[in-house]
Amino acid sequence: MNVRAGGQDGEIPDENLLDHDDCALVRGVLARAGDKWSILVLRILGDGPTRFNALQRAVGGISQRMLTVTLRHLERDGLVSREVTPSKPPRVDYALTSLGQSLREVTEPIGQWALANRGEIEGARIRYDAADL
Amino acid sequence: MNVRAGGQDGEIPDENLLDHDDCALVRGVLARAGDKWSILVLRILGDGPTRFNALQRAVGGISQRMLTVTLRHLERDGLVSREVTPSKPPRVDYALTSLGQSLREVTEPIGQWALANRGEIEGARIRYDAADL
DNA sequence: CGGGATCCGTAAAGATACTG
DNA sequence: CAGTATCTTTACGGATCCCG
Repeated sequence: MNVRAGGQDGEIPDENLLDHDDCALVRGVLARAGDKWSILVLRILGDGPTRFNALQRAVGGISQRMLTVTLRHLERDGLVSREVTPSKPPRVDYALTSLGQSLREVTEPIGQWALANRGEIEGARIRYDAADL
Repeated sequence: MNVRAGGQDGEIPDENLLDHDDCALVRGVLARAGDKWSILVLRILGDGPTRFNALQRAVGGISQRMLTVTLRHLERDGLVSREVTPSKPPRVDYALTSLGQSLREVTEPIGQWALANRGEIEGARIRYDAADL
């Protein structure tokens, strides 16, 4: 979020930070990536093009409608491509676009972070919840 | 059974990829970061400890309630600390914890990505929206 | 000053049933 | 097979009033 290159450590000088509008953009991306099914779908599509029903089976627990909605969102943002093969029965393959792949790469560190810090997060929650019963 | 179709991209070792269960965790983190105000608050707190009203002014457009709710969530997850100075009038400073700072560092690449690809995303949306009127 | 509590409107989630 | 349509439910977010 902060645009300076270089240093990794604690203090972050101001200026050079994203303005309010840019935050909305970032938030939009995070919100899309953070909705209930998107990352699951993105992950599975990372294995290669997949058909609708295969996707639904792979995700597990997603309703048809939510899969459709999720795919539409991802498609709209140019993260996923949709290829129709008119046959009988019809066949539709979804795949990651290069944009989608690049997003996956960038979100991956967050996965690492979440795994590395899950204990801390859960601990913090337990402490917090215990504090004000 | 994991991701990674080779592409034009950097390498992501298989062992670092998330399995199905971990996706829920990652999604939780992304959803928290992606809610309407969190990244704004995180950014401002990155500049240093800030009081409630200063935060509200800095964010701009957030209601008192949503700021409170957002701060409680961040605090619960251990991303933000809350320090009360009992005086008159009372003073409460919020600050990033080290966990919060580390999250900011990890989410920063997404900010970069969003900015770098905003044109592509917007273009994709326009194309998508134009396609099925 | 820094909230908590409550109410309300909207928008998104989700299941189910139906269709080309 | 791959959706769309319809409906119900839930969560988000804003406004307002109140309190220590």
